[in-house]
Amino acid sequence: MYRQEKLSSSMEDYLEAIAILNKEKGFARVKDISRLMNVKNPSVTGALTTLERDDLVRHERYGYVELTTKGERIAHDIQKRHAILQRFLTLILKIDPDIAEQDSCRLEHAISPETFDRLTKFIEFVETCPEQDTPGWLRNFYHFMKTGERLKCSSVGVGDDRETHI
Amino acid sequence: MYRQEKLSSSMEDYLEAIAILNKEKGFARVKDISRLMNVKNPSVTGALTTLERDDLVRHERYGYVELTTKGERIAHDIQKRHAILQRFLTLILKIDPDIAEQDSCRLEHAISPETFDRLTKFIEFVETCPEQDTPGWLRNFYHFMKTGERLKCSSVGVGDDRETHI
DNA sequence: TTATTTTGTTAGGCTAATCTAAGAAAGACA
DNA sequence: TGTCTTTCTTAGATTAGCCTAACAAAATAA
Repeated sequence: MYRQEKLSSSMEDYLEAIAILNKEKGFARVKDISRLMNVKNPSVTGALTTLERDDLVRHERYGYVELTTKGERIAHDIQKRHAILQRFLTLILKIDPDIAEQDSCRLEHAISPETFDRLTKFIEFVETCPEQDTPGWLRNFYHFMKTGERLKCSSVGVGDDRETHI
Repeated sequence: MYRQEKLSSSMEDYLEAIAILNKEKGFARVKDISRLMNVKNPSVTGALTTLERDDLVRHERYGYVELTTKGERIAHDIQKRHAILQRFLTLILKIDPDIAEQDSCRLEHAISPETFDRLTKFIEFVETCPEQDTPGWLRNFYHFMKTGERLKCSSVGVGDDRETHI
């Protein structure tokens, strides 16, 4: 099995854009890609040549752009990384959504599978918390951010006398 | 006040390397920088030209490399970003230190001041928790990661009846 | 169905960051 | 002090990713 040389951030962005357009509009044209990515048409044409060489997209001159299976798989991975980061930043750290979006766009190219995995678990942990919406400790964190004041942490935990299953 | 064009990741890495060497060995030579960064000497010489042009380093031919005040300030910021990420990844997400180190090296160029700030607060929140070492909820998270099993979350939080100050 | 507009491609240039090869300066030492 | 070694610089090439200008193809509209 040949292993794909790690893609550049730039090529990852192209794949992501193509995936988004195909999903949202049903097709991806050079013009749409360039608009979405804030580059000029010739940059897109150039990138497509590279991506086609690497068997990540299919594209005939003047036609629509499609992802190959391989390209689709990679685009999907990137989108997952993006989504996890966005959720972590907005839901947990309460970063402004626009800033979080910008950060996610950059960070998505830089996190390892391990970090992705842990972040995923962390979010799952927070979201499946059997409380209303936000776990108490997280509410405490927000309170701490706002006021600098420390409230009591959870003292219910693994290895604790009062450990309780749900 | 003129505003520094955003530095490239690469230039940030050079500044960081120079700061580390000056701190750890007392001086930074081209050879040391190239070894630390896994590049060849001419790449360093080239980078120094750029950094000097931007008034970030001082360097006379064949001499040691020093950071200007401006360069020092930036290097310090980068190191803080790096350190925060490293702590978050290892202390909270329990990522393997080597992998966390690699991630930090890439992520440090990509996080916004806002995210840096929140991450800092988050770590402070965890570390100043008035429990032994690890807050209960975090122990629960580790348990959840290992076993997939949900233990009771903290139910002590802001807006909760049982809200308690320390 | 021809003319006009829009879209896409090609050609060619620029910048940043790397490299190798070759030579120059500095440092070590016999 | 002269020679050898190490370190640094210069010169020149390469690659990736972007751009503009000019042209070609496709789509639209008269």
